[in-house]
Amino acid sequence: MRGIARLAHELGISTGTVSRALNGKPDVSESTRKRVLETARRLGYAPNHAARALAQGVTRAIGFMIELAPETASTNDYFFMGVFDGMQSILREFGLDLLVLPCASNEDHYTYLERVVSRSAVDGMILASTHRVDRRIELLQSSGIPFVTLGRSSTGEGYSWIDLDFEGVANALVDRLVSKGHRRIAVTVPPGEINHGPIFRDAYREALARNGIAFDPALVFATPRHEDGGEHVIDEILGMSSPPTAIVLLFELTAIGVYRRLRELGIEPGKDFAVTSFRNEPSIRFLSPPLTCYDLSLRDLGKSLARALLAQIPPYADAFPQGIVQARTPMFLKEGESDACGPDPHHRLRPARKQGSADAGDAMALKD
Amino acid sequence: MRGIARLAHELGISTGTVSRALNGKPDVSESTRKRVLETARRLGYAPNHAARALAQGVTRAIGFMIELAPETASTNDYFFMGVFDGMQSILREFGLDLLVLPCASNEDHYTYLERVVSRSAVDGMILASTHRVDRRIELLQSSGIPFVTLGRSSTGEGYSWIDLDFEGVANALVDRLVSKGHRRIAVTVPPGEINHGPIFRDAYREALARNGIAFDPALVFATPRHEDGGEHVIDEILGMSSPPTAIVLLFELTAIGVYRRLRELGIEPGKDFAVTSFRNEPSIRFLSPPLTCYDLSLRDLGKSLARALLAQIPPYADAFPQGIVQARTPMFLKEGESDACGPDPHHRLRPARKQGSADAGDAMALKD
DNA sequence: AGTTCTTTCGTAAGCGCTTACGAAGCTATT
DNA sequence: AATAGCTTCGTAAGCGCTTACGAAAGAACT
Repeated sequence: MRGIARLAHELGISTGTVSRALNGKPDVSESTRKRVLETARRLGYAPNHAARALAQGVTRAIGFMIELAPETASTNDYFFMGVFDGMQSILREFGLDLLVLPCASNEDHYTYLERVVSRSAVDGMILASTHRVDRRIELLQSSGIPFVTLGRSSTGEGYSWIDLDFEGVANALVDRLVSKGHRRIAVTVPPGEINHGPIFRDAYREALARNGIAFDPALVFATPRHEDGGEHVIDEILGMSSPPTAIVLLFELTAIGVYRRLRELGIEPGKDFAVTSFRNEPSIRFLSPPLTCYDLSLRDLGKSLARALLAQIPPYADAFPQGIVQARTPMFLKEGESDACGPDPHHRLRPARKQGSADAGDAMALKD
Repeated sequence: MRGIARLAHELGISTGTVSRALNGKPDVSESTRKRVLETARRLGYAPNHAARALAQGVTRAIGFMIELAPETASTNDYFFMGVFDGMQSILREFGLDLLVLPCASNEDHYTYLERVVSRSAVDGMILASTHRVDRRIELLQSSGIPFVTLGRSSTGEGYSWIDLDFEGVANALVDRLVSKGHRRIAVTVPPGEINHGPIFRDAYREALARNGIAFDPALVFATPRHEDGGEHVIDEILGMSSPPTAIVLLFELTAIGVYRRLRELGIEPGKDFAVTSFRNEPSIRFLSPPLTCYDLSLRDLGKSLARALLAQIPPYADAFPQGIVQARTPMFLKEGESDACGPDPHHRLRPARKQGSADAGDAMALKD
């Protein structure tokens, strides 16, 4: 005899009563409840997870779906671990476990999620790496499983999401650069299906408009999420007929390539060319001059995600404000010296040996 | 009607047969198996996780217990994500889920593990951040749950572990420095209960012995896992009467502080003082001169861990070589220029303003 | 004293799946 | 033709827990 039956036998009462006592149900006398709890502790009883799940139709597990690069672990991983930590700190209070579901490709995401959902393996889902068009959202909505996304999709509505404050940061950085006199400000966004890029670019565009600056598509660079991306951006900029005097990077690691390439060309970041970036990340905290960028508490982000999710799951919802959450995490300025300079270009923006072929911006202008 | 019963009803057969057909049991005719599988697909059937777990006494989940710093997510996190990715790639092949169980403190680890074990929430455990004395190992051994540890404890025997190759790297780095003429080689190890430090220090000691160099306890520095730790080490070294000419760092981030402090004092790493480090990590790949260190595939490490664990779990063990695994992951040299110099000290190792008080080494020598 | 309400607990039917056992039907053996 | 063996499948008893329902017993009312 084991489990709850053992306790019941030991105490000479029924298993039903033991279960009610253990779960804090009302129709148990205080005296027997005390006895039950005491012997439960004495016998080292712990409820069987699967049996509870089966009986209650509840799994006590939350799924966290993230995108992990297939072969090379990307530096992005750091981001998830921070978020992760925050989520756990909330979930553990409620005895919930975290099932991490990493996926490589997009399609993989969908089929994997389908399986997880259909076998009712989780009580709720947290989706990261939200794509611009993300079918997972429809899937979850139609399946009725509570979920939150880290990042917004452009499709689907009425679900809870929490995102980084791309708008706020784009505004602040553009304003900052404009206040220093910059008018031609480049922006980099990563390629791919994740929705960060378009959101950031649009916010950048609006920030320019607010400052009365015309949007120039030639100043938007799609840059791979890698430090080498920064070098290519600089190369492209150097070939332009009317180059920018400042740049806003969405992916902070590109700053490394930007610095490196600028210096190879004798251009000093923060003196001859203003560099700013969206987010801070440990890998770049040793850059010199320090990069002006925004940072956030990954842990708080994780907590917010967990709370927004629990608010949708009946047994836990009481502890949280109701309704769907659509919020941006607060981000705070890490002021560096990488954008100390104004637009005054004494630096040779066009190097002796011309890089690349035709100016991409001019080419596009001709097309339009 | 739902689940397997629905399928059975649809096909006019019993639930037992459906179950056997689905699970590839032998006593089902090929024709009915085909029909079952077909309608299962058509109806989008997926087995209920909890019910299977209850009926089979198996959870299809593996626990991964890691140490997450409480408030500040440490850069160490990157390490886990890589390992993590590798583990998942194996576990998914077998339909196993990964339950990540992060803990802050040591005690926390133990009680948390106790709970997880007693409620039979996992089929196996992978323990990271193994401590020098780790009660979790006894707990798992006595509970009979299969497990592997990432890192060795000094207590307990007969369990599977996989560790980084501290011995190999310590040997190689010491040999390398000795071959360049260095005789006084310092080593840094992080403080705390994780067993890396002692293992690395002992390996370093043996490597010295093999090279006929006497071990000097004054050359062992307990350095916090943070880049500032590197600065303190240099400060201490500079106050020594007979300072080292080279250093082997266990925690690579300390290299940043080491470089910084050395340069503040006009000492150039790789020219005046040889710096090497145990492991490579993304945060330091931009150091200049590049750091001589060793690297490994985190993903392969994760895979090895998963395989070593599955080898112990009956339903999966067939696919793997039997027995307990006690292995070190292969590590390969990333040759930099941070240790290009020999011991020839034209550099002023003792700066004008003397740092700290008495030489710690001398103090210890007096004590003994 | 009879009725109603409350509190406390036992009973038992599930939750969806697995699996030992045995029955039925068939073929192969003597 | 009787026996043994094999294949295929249905039956039903769990796995450990929850929970609707009702029974028992005492308290509180008329």
